[in-house]
Amino acid sequence: MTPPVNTSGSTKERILAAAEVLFAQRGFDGASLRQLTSSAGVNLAAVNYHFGSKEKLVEQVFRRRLDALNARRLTALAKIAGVENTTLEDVLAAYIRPALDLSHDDSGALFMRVLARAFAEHDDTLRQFLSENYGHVMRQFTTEFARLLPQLSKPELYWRIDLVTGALTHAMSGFGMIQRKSDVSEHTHREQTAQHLIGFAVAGLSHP
Amino acid sequence: MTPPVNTSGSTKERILAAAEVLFAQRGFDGASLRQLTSSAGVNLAAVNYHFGSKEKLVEQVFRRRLDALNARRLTALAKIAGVENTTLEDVLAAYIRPALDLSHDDSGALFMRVLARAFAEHDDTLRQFLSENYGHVMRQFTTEFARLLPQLSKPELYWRIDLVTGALTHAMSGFGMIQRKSDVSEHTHREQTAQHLIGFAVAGLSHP
DNA sequence: GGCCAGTTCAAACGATCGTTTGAGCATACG
DNA sequence: CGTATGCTCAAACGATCGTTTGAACTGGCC
Repeated sequence: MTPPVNTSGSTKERILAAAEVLFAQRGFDGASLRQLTSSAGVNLAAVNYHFGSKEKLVEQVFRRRLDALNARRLTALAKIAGVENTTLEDVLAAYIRPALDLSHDDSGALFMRVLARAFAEHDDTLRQFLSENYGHVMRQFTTEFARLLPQLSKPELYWRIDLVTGALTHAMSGFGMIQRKSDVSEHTHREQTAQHLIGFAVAGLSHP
Repeated sequence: MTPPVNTSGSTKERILAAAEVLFAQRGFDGASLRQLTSSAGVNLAAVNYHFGSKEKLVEQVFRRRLDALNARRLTALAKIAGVENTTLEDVLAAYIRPALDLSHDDSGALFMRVLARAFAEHDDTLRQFLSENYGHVMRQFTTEFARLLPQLSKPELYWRIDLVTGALTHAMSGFGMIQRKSDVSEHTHREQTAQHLIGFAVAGLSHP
Protein backbone atom coordinates (compact mmCIF):
# COMPACT_ATOMS: atom_id res chain seq x y z
CA MET A 1 0.00 0.00 0.00
CA THR A 2 2.80 2.40 0.78
CA PRO A 3 4.50 3.90 -2.27
CA PRO A 4 7.71 2.19 -3.40
CA VAL A 5 10.61 3.53 -1.40
CA ASN A 6 14.28 3.11 -2.07
CA THR A 7 16.11 2.89 1.22
CA SER A 8 19.69 2.30 0.11
CA GLY A 9 22.38 4.91 -0.47
CA SER A 10 22.63 8.58 0.40
CA THR A 11 19.83 11.05 -0.13
CA LYS A 12 21.50 12.43 -3.25
CA GLU A 13 21.94 8.98 -4.75
CA ARG A 14 18.40 7.98 -3.96
CA ILE A 15 17.12 11.10 -5.69
CA LEU A 16 19.26 10.51 -8.77
CA ALA A 17 18.13 6.90 -9.06
CA ALA A 18 14.47 7.73 -8.63
CA ALA A 19 14.77 10.66 -11.06
CA GLU A 20 16.16 8.45 -13.79
CA VAL A 21 13.22 6.08 -13.48
CA LEU A 22 10.53 8.73 -13.32
CA PHE A 23 11.99 10.95 -16.06
CA ALA A 24 12.04 7.95 -18.38
CA GLN A 25 8.49 7.03 -17.50
CA ARG A 26 6.83 10.42 -17.50
CA GLY A 27 9.24 12.90 -19.01
CA PHE A 28 10.94 15.85 -17.40
CA ASP A 29 7.84 17.96 -17.02
CA GLY A 30 5.55 15.02 -16.34
CA ALA A 31 7.50 13.81 -13.33
CA SER A 32 6.81 16.06 -10.37
CA LEU A 33 9.16 16.58 -7.48
CA ARG A 34 6.50 15.23 -5.17
CA GLN A 35 6.29 11.93 -7.03
CA LEU A 36 10.06 11.85 -7.27
CA THR A 37 10.89 12.52 -3.63
CA SER A 38 8.10 10.21 -2.51
CA SER A 39 9.41 7.30 -4.58
CA ALA A 40 12.94 8.05 -3.42
CA GLY A 41 11.80 8.09 0.22
CA VAL A 42 13.16 11.56 0.91
CA ASN A 43 11.63 14.88 1.83
CA LEU A 44 10.24 17.16 -0.85
CA ALA A 45 12.70 19.91 -0.05
CA ALA A 46 15.69 17.61 -0.44
CA VAL A 47 15.92 18.18 -4.22
CA ASN A 48 16.27 21.93 -3.89
CA TYR A 49 18.63 21.51 -0.95
CA HIS A 50 21.02 19.10 -2.68
CA PHE A 51 20.71 20.18 -6.31
CA GLY A 52 19.47 23.76 -6.20
CA SER A 53 16.61 23.28 -8.61
CA LYS A 54 14.80 20.67 -10.66
CA GLU A 55 16.62 21.80 -13.80
CA LYS A 56 20.02 21.22 -12.22
CA LEU A 57 18.85 17.77 -11.12
CA VAL A 58 18.06 16.96 -14.74
CA GLU A 59 21.55 18.04 -15.72
CA GLN A 60 23.11 15.82 -13.06
CA VAL A 61 21.08 12.82 -14.21
CA PHE A 62 22.50 13.30 -17.68
CA ARG A 63 26.03 13.96 -16.58
CA ARG A 64 26.28 10.88 -14.41
CA ARG A 65 25.48 8.48 -17.27
CA LEU A 66 26.89 10.33 -20.25
CA ASP A 67 30.34 10.83 -18.74
CA ALA A 68 30.72 7.09 -18.30
CA LEU A 69 29.13 6.23 -21.65
CA ASN A 70 31.24 8.56 -23.74
CA ALA A 71 34.43 7.73 -21.91
CA ARG A 72 33.92 4.10 -22.86
CA ARG A 73 33.08 5.06 -26.43
CA LEU A 74 36.27 7.07 -26.78
CA THR A 75 38.35 4.33 -25.19
CA ALA A 76 36.96 1.81 -27.66
CA LEU A 77 37.52 4.21 -30.56
CA ALA A 78 41.08 5.02 -29.52
CA LYS A 79 42.02 1.36 -29.87
CA ILE A 80 41.05 1.28 -33.55
CA ALA A 81 41.15 4.84 -34.87
CA GLY A 82 43.67 5.31 -37.63
CA VAL A 83 44.66 1.65 -37.66
CA GLU A 84 45.05 0.40 -41.19
CA ASN A 85 42.86 -2.71 -41.11
CA THR A 86 40.06 -1.20 -39.06
CA THR A 87 36.61 -1.80 -40.57
CA LEU A 88 33.35 0.10 -40.51
CA GLU A 89 31.94 -2.59 -38.25
CA ASP A 90 34.68 -1.91 -35.71
CA VAL A 91 33.92 1.79 -35.52
CA LEU A 92 30.18 1.23 -35.28
CA ALA A 93 30.73 -1.37 -32.58
CA ALA A 94 32.81 1.13 -30.62
CA TYR A 95 29.88 3.52 -30.77
CA ILE A 96 27.01 1.11 -30.21
CA ARG A 97 28.22 -1.50 -27.76
CA PRO A 98 28.98 0.83 -24.83
CA ALA A 99 25.42 2.12 -25.13
CA LEU A 100 24.00 -1.37 -25.15
CA ASP A 101 26.22 -2.39 -22.24
CA LEU A 102 24.96 0.60 -20.33
CA SER A 103 21.44 -0.62 -20.86
CA HIS A 104 22.39 -3.90 -19.19
CA ASP A 105 21.10 -2.87 -15.81
CA ASP A 106 17.53 -1.70 -15.71
CA SER A 107 18.17 1.90 -14.75
CA GLY A 108 20.69 2.20 -17.57
CA ALA A 109 18.07 1.02 -20.02
CA LEU A 110 15.71 3.62 -18.69
CA PHE A 111 18.35 6.26 -19.20
CA MET A 112 18.48 5.53 -22.91
CA ARG A 113 14.83 6.41 -23.02
CA VAL A 114 15.53 9.58 -21.10
CA LEU A 115 18.16 10.47 -23.67
CA ALA A 116 15.90 9.75 -26.63
CA ARG A 117 13.18 11.79 -25.03
CA ALA A 118 15.54 14.70 -24.61
CA PHE A 119 16.27 14.58 -28.33
CA ALA A 120 12.59 14.51 -29.14
CA GLU A 121 11.71 17.36 -26.85
CA HIS A 122 13.86 19.71 -28.91
CA ASP A 123 14.77 21.49 -25.72
CA ASP A 124 17.36 24.02 -26.82
CA THR A 125 18.93 24.32 -23.39
CA LEU A 126 19.42 20.58 -23.18
CA ARG A 127 20.66 20.28 -26.77
CA GLN A 128 23.20 22.99 -26.14
CA PHE A 129 24.33 21.20 -23.00
CA LEU A 130 24.76 17.95 -24.93
CA SER A 131 26.59 19.67 -27.76
CA GLU A 132 28.93 21.54 -25.45
CA ASN A 133 29.81 18.60 -23.26
CA TYR A 134 29.77 15.67 -25.62
CA GLY A 135 30.00 17.10 -29.14
CA HIS A 136 33.67 16.17 -29.39
CA VAL A 137 32.76 12.49 -29.17
CA MET A 138 30.59 12.63 -32.27
CA ARG A 139 33.27 14.65 -34.02
CA GLN A 140 35.93 12.00 -33.43
CA PHE A 141 33.68 9.26 -34.72
CA THR A 142 32.80 11.34 -37.77
CA THR A 143 36.49 11.78 -38.55
CA GLU A 144 36.99 8.03 -38.45
CA PHE A 145 33.94 7.41 -40.63
CA ALA A 146 35.31 9.88 -43.16
CA ARG A 147 38.61 8.02 -43.27
CA LEU A 148 36.89 4.69 -43.94
CA LEU A 149 34.45 6.11 -46.49
CA PRO A 150 36.64 8.35 -48.65
CA GLN A 151 34.36 7.95 -51.63
CA LEU A 152 31.58 9.92 -49.92
CA SER A 153 31.36 13.70 -50.12
CA LYS A 154 31.09 15.51 -46.81
CA PRO A 155 27.39 16.33 -47.16
CA GLU A 156 26.69 12.76 -48.22
CA LEU A 157 28.55 11.41 -45.19
CA TYR A 158 26.73 13.75 -42.81
CA TRP A 159 23.39 12.68 -44.24
CA ARG A 160 24.13 9.04 -43.71
CA ILE A 161 25.48 9.46 -40.20
CA ASP A 162 22.37 11.43 -39.38
CA LEU A 163 20.13 8.62 -40.59
CA VAL A 164 22.16 6.04 -38.67
CA THR A 165 21.77 8.16 -35.55
CA GLY A 166 18.02 8.06 -36.02
CA ALA A 167 17.99 4.29 -36.30
CA LEU A 168 20.23 3.92 -33.25
CA THR A 169 18.22 6.25 -31.09
CA HIS A 170 15.05 4.50 -32.13
CA ALA A 171 16.33 1.02 -31.40
CA MET A 172 18.19 1.78 -28.20
CA SER A 173 15.31 3.60 -26.60
CA GLY A 174 12.94 0.71 -27.19
CA PHE A 175 10.63 2.82 -29.32
CA GLY A 176 9.89 0.25 -31.91
CA MET A 177 7.73 -2.77 -32.16
CA ILE A 178 10.62 -5.12 -31.45
CA GLN A 179 10.37 -6.28 -27.86
CA ARG A 180 12.38 -8.88 -26.08
CA LYS A 181 10.57 -12.21 -26.02
CA SER A 182 10.29 -13.78 -22.59
CA ASP A 183 12.16 -16.87 -23.77
CA VAL A 184 15.18 -14.81 -24.86
CA SER A 185 17.68 -13.79 -22.25
CA GLU A 186 18.50 -10.14 -21.77
CA HIS A 187 22.07 -10.75 -22.87
CA THR A 188 21.01 -12.58 -26.03
CA HIS A 189 18.54 -9.88 -26.94
CA ARG A 190 21.18 -7.21 -26.52
CA GLU A 191 23.57 -9.11 -28.71
CA GLN A 192 20.91 -9.50 -31.40
CA THR A 193 20.16 -5.81 -31.23
CA ALA A 194 23.82 -4.94 -31.66
CA GLN A 195 24.22 -7.21 -34.66
CA HIS A 196 21.11 -5.96 -36.41
CA LEU A 197 22.09 -2.37 -35.76
CA ILE A 198 25.64 -2.80 -37.00
CA GLY A 199 24.66 -4.73 -40.11
CA PHE A 200 21.98 -2.21 -40.95
CA ALA A 201 24.26 0.77 -40.33
CA VAL A 202 27.14 -0.64 -42.36
CA ALA A 203 24.82 -1.16 -45.32
CA GLY A 204 23.27 2.29 -44.97
CA LEU A 205 26.64 4.04 -44.62
CA SER A 206 28.54 2.30 -47.39
CA HIS A 207 26.00 1.70 -50.14
CA PRO A 208 27.10 3.06 -53.54
CA MET B 1 3.39 44.22 -28.64
CA THR B 2 0.20 42.22 -28.79
CA PRO B 3 0.64 38.46 -29.04
CA PRO B 4 0.41 36.96 -32.53
CA VAL B 5 -3.22 36.39 -33.44
CA ASN B 6 -4.63 34.36 -36.31
CA THR B 7 -7.80 35.99 -37.57
CA SER B 8 -8.78 33.75 -40.51
CA GLY B 9 -11.14 30.78 -40.45
CA SER B 10 -13.60 29.52 -37.89
CA THR B 11 -12.84 29.26 -34.20
CA LYS B 12 -12.31 25.51 -34.44
CA GLU B 13 -9.92 25.88 -37.35
CA ARG B 14 -7.99 28.64 -35.64
CA ILE B 15 -7.58 26.47 -32.55
CA LEU B 16 -6.41 23.47 -34.57
CA ALA B 17 -3.87 25.55 -36.48
CA ALA B 18 -2.49 27.20 -33.37
CA ALA B 19 -2.41 23.87 -31.53
CA GLU B 20 -0.29 22.27 -34.20
CA VAL B 21 2.27 25.03 -33.96
CA LEU B 22 2.41 25.16 -30.18
CA PHE B 23 2.40 21.39 -29.66
CA ALA B 24 5.35 21.10 -32.01
CA GLN B 25 7.20 23.90 -30.25
CA ARG B 26 6.53 23.05 -26.62
CA GLY B 27 5.02 19.58 -26.49
CA PHE B 28 1.56 18.54 -25.37
CA ASP B 29 2.06 19.28 -21.72
CA GLY B 30 4.29 22.28 -22.32
CA ALA B 31 1.75 24.15 -24.41
CA SER B 32 -0.95 25.57 -22.14
CA LEU B 33 -4.50 26.32 -23.24
CA ARG B 34 -3.94 29.94 -22.32
CA GLN B 35 -0.98 30.27 -24.69
CA LEU B 36 -2.88 28.32 -27.31
CA THR B 37 -6.12 30.27 -27.22
CA SER B 38 -4.25 33.54 -26.99
CA SER B 39 -2.20 32.81 -30.09
CA ALA B 40 -5.34 31.62 -31.89
CA GLY B 41 -7.18 34.80 -30.93
CA VAL B 42 -10.07 32.98 -29.25
CA ASN B 43 -11.41 32.79 -25.74
CA LEU B 44 -9.87 30.39 -23.23
CA ALA B 45 -13.12 28.46 -22.84
CA ALA B 46 -13.41 27.83 -26.58
CA VAL B 47 -11.26 24.71 -26.48
CA ASN B 48 -13.45 22.96 -23.93
CA TYR B 49 -16.58 24.17 -25.71
CA HIS B 50 -15.60 22.94 -29.17
CA PHE B 51 -13.47 19.90 -28.33
CA GLY B 52 -14.54 18.82 -24.85
CA SER B 53 -11.07 18.69 -23.36
CA LYS B 54 -7.43 19.31 -24.15
CA GLU B 55 -6.87 15.61 -24.69
CA LYS B 56 -9.57 15.42 -27.34
CA LEU B 57 -8.04 18.43 -29.04
CA VAL B 58 -4.75 16.54 -29.26
CA GLU B 59 -6.56 13.64 -30.86
CA GLN B 60 -8.19 15.92 -33.43
CA VAL B 61 -4.85 17.50 -34.31
CA PHE B 62 -3.55 14.02 -35.11
CA ARG B 63 -6.62 12.84 -36.93
CA ARG B 64 -6.76 15.81 -39.28
CA ARG B 65 -3.26 15.23 -40.65
CA LEU B 66 -2.92 11.48 -40.39
CA ASP B 67 -6.14 10.72 -42.26
CA ALA B 68 -4.88 12.66 -45.26
CA LEU B 69 -1.32 11.36 -44.99
CA ASN B 70 -2.23 7.69 -44.79
CA ALA B 71 -4.88 7.92 -47.48
CA ARG B 72 -2.23 9.20 -49.86
CA ARG B 73 0.20 6.52 -48.76
CA LEU B 74 -2.33 3.78 -49.44
CA THR B 75 -3.28 5.28 -52.79
CA ALA B 76 0.36 5.31 -53.82
CA LEU B 77 0.86 1.77 -52.56
CA ALA B 78 -2.24 0.43 -54.32
CA LYS B 79 -0.79 1.46 -57.66
CA ILE B 80 2.28 -0.73 -57.25
CA ALA B 81 1.40 -3.47 -54.74
CA GLY B 82 1.62 -6.94 -56.21
CA VAL B 83 2.83 -5.68 -59.56
CA GLU B 84 5.60 -7.87 -60.91
CA ASN B 85 8.26 -5.29 -61.73
CA THR B 86 7.73 -3.15 -58.63
CA THR B 87 10.98 -2.33 -56.84
CA LEU B 88 11.87 -1.64 -53.22
CA GLU B 89 12.43 1.97 -54.18
CA ASP B 90 8.85 2.21 -55.40
CA VAL B 91 7.39 0.95 -52.13
CA LEU B 92 9.61 3.18 -50.03
CA ALA B 93 8.71 6.15 -52.21
CA ALA B 94 5.02 5.42 -51.67
CA TYR B 95 5.67 5.56 -47.94
CA ILE B 96 8.05 8.48 -47.77
CA ARG B 97 6.95 10.97 -50.40
CA PRO B 98 3.45 11.65 -49.05
CA ALA B 99 5.06 12.50 -45.71
CA LEU B 100 7.55 14.82 -47.32
CA ASP B 101 4.81 16.43 -49.41
CA LEU B 102 2.84 16.99 -46.26
CA SER B 103 5.78 18.84 -44.80
CA HIS B 104 5.69 21.20 -47.78
CA ASP B 105 3.67 23.84 -45.97
CA ASP B 106 5.06 25.04 -42.69
CA SER B 107 2.34 23.71 -40.45
CA GLY B 108 2.66 20.30 -42.05
CA ALA B 109 6.35 20.27 -41.27
CA LEU B 110 5.53 21.17 -37.69
CA PHE B 111 3.14 18.26 -37.56
CA MET B 112 5.91 15.80 -38.34
CA ARG B 113 7.64 17.06 -35.22
CA VAL B 114 4.43 16.61 -33.27
CA LEU B 115 4.26 13.04 -34.50
CA ALA B 116 7.87 12.28 -33.63
CA ARG B 117 7.33 13.77 -30.20
CA ALA B 118 4.33 11.56 -29.65
CA PHE B 119 6.48 8.54 -30.41
CA ALA B 120 9.12 9.72 -27.99
CA GLU B 121 6.73 10.46 -25.18
CA HIS B 122 5.80 6.80 -24.98
CA ASP B 123 2.26 7.85 -24.18
CA ASP B 124 0.34 4.59 -24.13
CA THR B 125 -3.00 6.22 -24.82
CA LEU B 126 -1.64 7.93 -27.88
CA ARG B 127 0.21 4.85 -29.11
CA GLN B 128 -2.93 2.79 -28.81
CA PHE B 129 -4.84 5.43 -30.74
CA LEU B 130 -2.23 5.38 -33.51
CA SER B 131 -2.17 1.59 -33.62
CA GLU B 132 -5.95 1.27 -33.72
CA ASN B 133 -6.53 3.90 -36.37
CA TYR B 134 -3.51 3.58 -38.63
CA GLY B 135 -1.96 0.20 -37.89
CA HIS B 136 -3.43 -1.27 -41.08
CA VAL B 137 -1.33 1.08 -43.16
CA MET B 138 1.93 -0.23 -41.75
CA ARG B 139 0.64 -3.77 -42.13
CA GLN B 140 -0.01 -3.33 -45.85
CA PHE B 141 3.44 -1.91 -46.42
CA THR B 142 4.99 -4.72 -44.44
CA THR B 143 3.23 -7.27 -46.63
CA GLU B 144 4.66 -5.66 -49.72
CA PHE B 145 8.14 -5.51 -48.22
CA ALA B 146 7.90 -9.21 -47.42
CA ARG B 147 7.00 -9.98 -51.03
CA LEU B 148 10.00 -8.05 -52.34
CA LEU B 149 12.42 -9.44 -49.75
CA PRO B 150 11.57 -13.14 -49.67
CA GLN B 151 15.07 -14.07 -48.54
CA LEU B 152 14.52 -12.41 -45.15
CA SER B 153 12.99 -14.25 -42.21
CA LYS B 154 10.05 -12.55 -40.57
CA PRO B 155 11.97 -11.45 -37.47
CA GLU B 156 14.79 -10.18 -39.67
CA LEU B 157 12.34 -8.19 -41.80
CA TYR B 158 10.64 -6.68 -38.77
CA TRP B 159 13.97 -5.63 -37.34
CA ARG B 160 14.96 -3.85 -40.51
CA ILE B 161 11.63 -2.12 -40.98
CA ASP B 162 11.88 -0.95 -37.40
CA LEU B 163 15.30 0.57 -38.01
CA VAL B 164 14.09 2.23 -41.21
CA THR B 165 11.20 3.71 -39.26
CA GLY B 166 13.67 5.20 -36.81
CA ALA B 167 15.69 6.80 -39.58
CA LEU B 168 12.56 8.17 -41.26
CA THR B 169 11.13 9.63 -38.10
CA HIS B 170 14.47 11.19 -37.30
CA ALA B 171 14.91 12.77 -40.72
CA MET B 172 11.34 13.90 -41.24
CA SER B 173 11.04 15.56 -37.89
CA GLY B 174 14.13 17.64 -38.46
CA PHE B 175 15.88 16.21 -35.42
CA GLY B 176 19.25 15.87 -36.96
CA MET B 177 22.06 18.17 -37.77
CA ILE B 178 21.06 18.39 -41.42
CA GLN B 179 19.37 21.71 -41.98
CA ARG B 180 18.25 23.29 -45.19
CA LYS B 181 20.80 25.78 -46.45
CA SER B 182 19.42 29.20 -47.29
CA ASP B 183 20.62 28.89 -50.88
CA VAL B 184 18.66 25.66 -51.40
CA SER B 185 14.97 25.90 -52.24
CA GLU B 186 12.47 24.13 -50.06
CA HIS B 187 11.50 21.89 -52.95
CA THR B 188 15.09 20.94 -53.70
CA HIS B 189 15.81 20.18 -50.07
CA ARG B 190 12.78 17.94 -49.86
CA GLU B 191 13.82 16.08 -52.96
CA GLN B 192 17.32 15.58 -51.56
CA THR B 193 15.88 14.31 -48.32
CA ALA B 194 13.68 11.81 -50.14
CA GLN B 195 16.56 10.51 -52.22
CA HIS B 196 18.90 10.12 -49.26
CA LEU B 197 16.21 8.39 -47.25
CA ILE B 198 15.24 5.99 -50.01
CA GLY B 199 18.80 5.08 -50.90
CA PHE B 200 19.67 4.56 -47.27
CA ALA B 201 16.56 2.51 -46.58
CA VAL B 202 16.99 0.30 -49.64
CA ALA B 203 20.54 -0.52 -48.57
CA GLY B 204 19.50 -1.17 -44.97
CA LEU B 205 16.55 -3.34 -45.93
CA SER B 206 18.17 -5.47 -48.61
CA HIS B 207 21.74 -5.98 -47.45
CA PRO B 208 22.78 -9.67 -47.29
C1' DG C 1 -40.99 42.49 -31.30
C1' DG C 2 -40.15 37.81 -28.80
C1' DC C 3 -37.88 33.65 -28.60
C1' DC C 4 -34.27 30.32 -29.11
C1' DA C 5 -30.08 27.67 -30.17
C1' DG C 6 -25.26 28.53 -30.95
C1' DT C 7 -21.33 30.83 -29.54
C1' DT C 8 -18.25 33.94 -26.92
C1' DC C 9 -16.86 36.11 -22.85
C1' DA C 10 -14.70 37.38 -18.05
C1' DA C 11 -14.28 35.31 -13.88
C1' DA C 12 -13.70 31.94 -10.81
C1' DC C 13 -12.75 26.93 -9.13
C1' DG C 14 -9.91 23.37 -7.23
C1' DA C 15 -5.74 21.04 -8.11
C1' DT C 16 -0.93 20.75 -8.70
C1' DC C 17 3.41 22.64 -9.66
C1' DG C 18 8.56 24.26 -8.10
C1' DT C 19 10.35 26.67 -4.48
C1' DT C 20 11.08 28.76 0.15
C1' DT C 21 10.82 28.98 5.06
C1' DG C 22 11.98 28.23 9.80
C1' DA C 23 11.90 25.03 13.31
C1' DG C 24 13.81 20.52 14.72
C1' DC C 25 17.29 16.88 14.79
C1' DA C 26 21.84 14.74 14.60
C1' DT C 27 26.72 14.70 15.02
C1' DA C 28 31.33 16.68 15.90
C1' DC C 29 34.42 19.94 18.17
C1' DG C 30 35.95 23.38 21.66
C1' DC D 1 28.50 21.14 28.72
C1' DG D 2 27.56 24.66 24.81
C1' DT D 3 27.39 25.53 20.24
C1' DA D 4 28.15 25.24 15.44
C1' DT D 5 27.20 22.63 11.14
C1' DG D 6 24.82 19.71 7.97
C1' DC D 7 20.69 17.80 7.04
C1' DT D 8 15.57 16.68 7.34
C1' DC D 9 11.05 17.86 8.10
C1' DA D 10 6.03 19.78 7.76
C1' DA D 11 4.00 23.69 6.18
C1' DA D 12 3.23 27.30 3.46
C1' DC D 13 4.05 30.51 -0.76
C1' DG D 14 2.76 32.31 -5.28
C1' DA D 15 2.11 30.82 -9.87
C1' DT D 16 -0.03 28.24 -13.37
C1' DC D 17 -2.67 24.56 -14.93
C1' DG D 18 -7.38 22.45 -17.19
C1' DT D 19 -11.98 23.05 -16.48
C1' DT D 20 -16.57 25.04 -15.23
C1' DT D 21 -19.90 28.62 -14.71
C1' DG D 22 -23.42 31.93 -15.84
C1' DA D 23 -24.21 35.97 -18.12
C1' DA D 24 -23.88 38.45 -22.62
C1' DC D 25 -24.14 38.47 -27.34
C1' DT D 26 -25.35 36.65 -32.17
C1' DG D 27 -28.18 35.41 -35.97
C1' DG D 28 -32.34 33.33 -37.89
C1' DC D 29 -37.38 32.22 -37.49
C1' DC D 30 -42.25 32.69 -35.96
